[in-house]
Amino acid sequence: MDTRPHTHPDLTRNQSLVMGALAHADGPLSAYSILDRLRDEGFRAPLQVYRALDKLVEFGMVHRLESLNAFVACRHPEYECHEMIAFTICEACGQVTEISDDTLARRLKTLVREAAFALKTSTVELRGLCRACQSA
Amino acid sequence: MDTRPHTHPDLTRNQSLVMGALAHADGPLSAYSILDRLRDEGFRAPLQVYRALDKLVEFGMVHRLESLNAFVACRHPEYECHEMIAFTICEACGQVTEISDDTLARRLKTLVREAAFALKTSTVELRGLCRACQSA
DNA sequence: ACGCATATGTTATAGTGTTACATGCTTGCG
DNA sequence: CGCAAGCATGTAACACTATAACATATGCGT
Repeated sequence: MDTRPHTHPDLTRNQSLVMGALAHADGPLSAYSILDRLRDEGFRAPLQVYRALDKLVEFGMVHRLESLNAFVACRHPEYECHEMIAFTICEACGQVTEISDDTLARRLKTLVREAAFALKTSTVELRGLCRACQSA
Repeated sequence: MDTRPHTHPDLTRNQSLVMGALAHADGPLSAYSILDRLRDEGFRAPLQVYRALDKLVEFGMVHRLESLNAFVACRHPEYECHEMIAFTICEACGQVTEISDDTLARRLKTLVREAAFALKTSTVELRGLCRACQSA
């Protein structure tokens, strides 16, 4: 797997708008809520959002949260590795946190190697209650 | 987290039918494809499937694959721990394999403890190519 | 100018999951 | 018995998520 740092390619207008919506949100957004936020910019159809999202995910700038059918802007600085990220997702407040952990990544790689499995992408999502919501 | 082995509760008619459909399938099934397979048994609406699936997942007899929007029967024997399972998903042939690994589970638990996160459920899905599909 | 690849716009449709409400069935208890 | 409470079920309608198909435009290399 390629884990080299990489710079971001230039974004098209639609990609920039979608990236902006995600970057300014304080949590994950669904494709349709992104669409709603970009109606004033001329967005009309879900495909405009999905096409931009596909590219942004491919570039590593956005992560898809499978268990929420939603998307978040990557909070890691540009030069960091974007692979093998785990997320904690608070079921009470919706807060999502990225966890990047080498030990976890190595273990996953060992497991797939032992299974002779050619890994393309990994999804690790941990659902529960964040620190703040436990006491509440 | 409770990791004790447990026995299965008695299933209702609908739960048994859905469990049977999944157990006899050779891979994951979507809720709607389960519905189609059970039309002859009197199933008419998606809710009949979803309600049964909710229970079966709660009982640990069925796993939901978030990245596929699909469900699989748990292949582990009854007495084993059903928690902290990872899946490999072949994008070519659709084969899904369960991986139960203590080292991985411990690392995930350490990570959430460090984050003071109260874990309820974890999703670990590894997508790529299985051994057979790599050579093809 | 031309071909090609990529990005975009638009409509319609497919696939996934839930809300709301009515019915029935069982169990326990006065 | 009669009744309430809880759970499973049936049904229709709807909301949400994602893609197919087709047309148009834009940029780039030769």
